[in-house]
Amino acid sequence: MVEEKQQGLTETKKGNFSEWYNQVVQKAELADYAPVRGFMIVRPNAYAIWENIKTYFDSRISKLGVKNAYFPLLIPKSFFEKEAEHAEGFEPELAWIESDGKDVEEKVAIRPTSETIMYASYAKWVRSWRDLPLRLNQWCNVLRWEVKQCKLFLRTREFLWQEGHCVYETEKEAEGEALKILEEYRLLCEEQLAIPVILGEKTESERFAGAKKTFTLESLMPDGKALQMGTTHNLGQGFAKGFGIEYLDEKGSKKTPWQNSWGFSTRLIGAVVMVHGDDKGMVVPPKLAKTKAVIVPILFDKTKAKVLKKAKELEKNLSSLNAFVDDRESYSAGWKFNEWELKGIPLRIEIGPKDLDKKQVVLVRRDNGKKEFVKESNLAKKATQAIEEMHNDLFKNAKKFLKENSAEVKTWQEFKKALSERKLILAPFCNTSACEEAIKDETTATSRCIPFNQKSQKLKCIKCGKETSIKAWFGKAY
RNA sequence: GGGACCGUAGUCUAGUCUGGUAGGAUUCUGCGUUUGGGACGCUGCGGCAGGGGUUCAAAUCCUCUCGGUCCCA
Repeated sequence: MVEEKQQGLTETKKGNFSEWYNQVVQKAELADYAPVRGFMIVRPNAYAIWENIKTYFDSRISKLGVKNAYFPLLIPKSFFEKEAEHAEGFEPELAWIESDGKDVEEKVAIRPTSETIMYASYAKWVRSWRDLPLRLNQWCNVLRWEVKQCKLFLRTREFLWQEGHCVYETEKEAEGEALKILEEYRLLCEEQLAIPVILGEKTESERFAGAKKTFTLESLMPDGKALQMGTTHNLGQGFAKGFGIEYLDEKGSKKTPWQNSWGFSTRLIGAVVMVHGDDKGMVVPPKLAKTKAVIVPILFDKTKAKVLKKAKELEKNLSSLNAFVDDRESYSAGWKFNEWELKGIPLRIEIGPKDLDKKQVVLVRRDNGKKEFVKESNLAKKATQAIEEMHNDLFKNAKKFLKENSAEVKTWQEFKKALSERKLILAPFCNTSACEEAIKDETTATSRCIPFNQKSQKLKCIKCGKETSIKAWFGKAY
């Protein structure tokens, strides 16, 4: 075994997880720190993943009839005052643009989210019941002036996201869509990112500022912390009232519409790194990989030409996987193996003179390292199959981890024990902010969500012991 | 929010205590030999985070700023 070189990781996932994460992100060239604290540079390897997420999700919402648009970066101060709770929630994190004092224009902030700037326009556009529903989405950056320690992808002051904002005549439609999008998010997480999620509703204290209800997807990271993967909100009528969005219904009477909004961010990439990465580096879930396979020719002087020719031929045949030949001659094959493992390309195809004679190649999966000799004529089929299996295995393993690291408890003792074991905990909960606060103060765990469709049941709150009929998920959160 | 620590070339690091020519490895340039799990020889490029102070002299001491890490809440 060759001694670990500096280019590779020097920390393990089971060792110092935080340090391991930082190394994977930087050494796999996913992201880098920016000159200004709290900002990140999204490098091509990560941006390719983001683009795939974007392409996938864009086509999904397009099918649902949501259109893309773009609203301005800057928001006037007065807009934040139109919805009281929203204003209060975002006020501490707003970044104001400094002026030299000469202009008399209203003070402006960089968007932390776009409800206010979008709804000012919505108020102008919505006149009749015929204008509804109004359903827009935008892909953009937002800025929240975090004071907590930043972490690449997981908590940065600026991040990329999508935000959907829709207006409906009825609450049923608005909330129905919020739940439908939540289901779309689940599909994205599970079928594209291969990360299992727990769905539910946020408690009052975890709710989005200004929302009537917030729905969420939570996943569990290998260090036992929960990560919110996306949220959708039933905004009620608060924003509509604040911004004066009104319409005339079929009977000619003035009505206030109902709204929802929903978003997920580049944080998902951080989740992918944490859940699937290993001691060799990044593992890109195959469905999100732009380049799904790398072909490494084993080059010797005498056979070089023949092997390269075959490698190029394979590259052509595997264009659907965006395969490419790493034909750099200044690196040994082993060096290349390590490099592509660090970067996380799902499949590696080795082809050398011996394989050439046997009309075969070596197919290696990034996630489990299994090598398979594959007949050349069978390669395209086998590679596609391997991609499929790799996705399934990644998801299966992540699901297994989630299952093994979540626990249902009945008593406060059990709760604290499970928490010390870094588990995600389902517990009876009275759903009062007093109890939630008490739990947080004592354990630092917060409520993650209240699962949907709970059977009616007689339970006792984990903290105060009062009767309740619901259970909620708790955990330490990112 | 509290505490601890760190910043020397793209990367890792010696030098800091005790001030006195910044040294090594790797990456990278170029040439040659190599290549089935991080090859080798020669060659060349590249550095004390920034400002202020102390001093004949600062990577080293003091100070501020910037950036980063970890632990606890």
